[in-house]
Amino acid sequence: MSTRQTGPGTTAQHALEGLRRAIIAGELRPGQRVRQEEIADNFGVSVAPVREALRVLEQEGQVEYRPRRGYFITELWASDLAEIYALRQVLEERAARKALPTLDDDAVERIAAAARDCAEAAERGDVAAELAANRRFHFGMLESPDQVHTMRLIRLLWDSTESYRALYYNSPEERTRTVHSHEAILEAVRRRDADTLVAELDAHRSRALDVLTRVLDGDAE
Amino acid sequence: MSTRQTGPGTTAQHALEGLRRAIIAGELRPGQRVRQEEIADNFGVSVAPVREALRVLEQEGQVEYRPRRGYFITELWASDLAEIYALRQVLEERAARKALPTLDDDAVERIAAAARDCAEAAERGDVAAELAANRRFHFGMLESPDQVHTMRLIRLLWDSTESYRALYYNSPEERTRTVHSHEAILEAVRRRDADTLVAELDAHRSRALDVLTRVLDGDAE
DNA sequence: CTCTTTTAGATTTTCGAAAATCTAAGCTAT
DNA sequence: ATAGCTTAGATTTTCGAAAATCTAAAAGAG
Repeated sequence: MSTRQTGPGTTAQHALEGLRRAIIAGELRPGQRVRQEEIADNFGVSVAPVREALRVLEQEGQVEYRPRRGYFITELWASDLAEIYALRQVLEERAARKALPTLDDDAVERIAAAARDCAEAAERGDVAAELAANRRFHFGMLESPDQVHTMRLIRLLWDSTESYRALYYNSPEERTRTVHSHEAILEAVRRRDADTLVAELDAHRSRALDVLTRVLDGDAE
Repeated sequence: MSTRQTGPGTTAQHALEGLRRAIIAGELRPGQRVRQEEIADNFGVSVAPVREALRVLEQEGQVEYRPRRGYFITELWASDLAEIYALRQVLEERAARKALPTLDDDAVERIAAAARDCAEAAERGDVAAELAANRRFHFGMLESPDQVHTMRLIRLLWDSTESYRALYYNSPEERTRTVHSHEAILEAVRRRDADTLVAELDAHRSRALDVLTRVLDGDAE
């Protein structure tokens, strides 16, 4: 599908990015089997780098591996989502309180820019771009140099629900609600008001969990 | 080194186990480069499964990867250890409080057995066995079926400091201290006394962090 | 003498094919 | 019919070697 050429980055990294895209785009759906040779052919590479990329996704919880049987896109239940979001609440509160005082004007501006990108992408209906901008928005206010391990865990939690988040982003009603929520969060960041920030983040997350859970239950076979 | 044969489990899994052992045993030390072909030759396999195993360790934070440059055993600083242990405190308290009421007599007996194994291994000076038993001890009281994602994160945090924990376990003074600490923890589990349990776990962890930090600072170049 | 360029050796990375294993359909015996 | 066995095709897994890249020492220019 993509033009094969030795650029910066290894073939395995390209395969990883491609797999992520396919998962977000819904080309690879939860529960589905991942045929290695098919993936390799699509990218015009051999199976070795594809397998390495799958190992990474396995560790992130995005695919499940059964030896000699293959890789499958992870299927999450409502209970999994609840647990993951509860963990995010704990870890993100810690990260936000720690990072908030260290944010300079430049950092705040980057967060604001991400919020704008997110709203624009939502307007265009570009789910992939919206997901990327949304991540920049949230991580922009959590990241701090002395919290690398905390961020590693938070990133893991985000990754493991990425395929489901794409569902959430397709509802037009939620789209405008998200924009408003982001504005409230950004305002709290600007004021360096940690308690309000945490409260707004909690509300934002709860809402997402609610919608996701409903989508999931309606989807159950 | 090991006899090569197609048993249960894939070659990549064997390579992963072997790498873990080598890291715990100190054959691969923090900062050191990991030469893929050398590892492959030692296990009598080709590089492909070794690379897959390294990808797993990379995601666990045990090795660092620089494209086209190779894999290196992760080096941690005192600040990393402090952050990781702080995260463990938060996550393990949650897990312990949730799991404690669900432990049946059978589970408690397994935990007690792990404590005995741990003490015996310490007596013999078998660090690898002590590490394994210690893990069974701690995870035995945290594991519960509705906390799989929490456990995934906790396991990750444990993995990323495994190579340093081996250092801690070599001090004979700490060995007896650990045994006593385990007894206090086990007693709290038996009484289903959550507050005491959490307090004892915190103390246990603090002590480990203290010793590790001292070892690390003394070791600094 | 210092800095850049060249080059040889070491190492990683990827490939294409062979080997091992699994899946499921067809067959046989009860 | 049903349960167990057999076999063909599909898929994963591993290998050995070729290709690409990096490292560091040697050579050459200023």
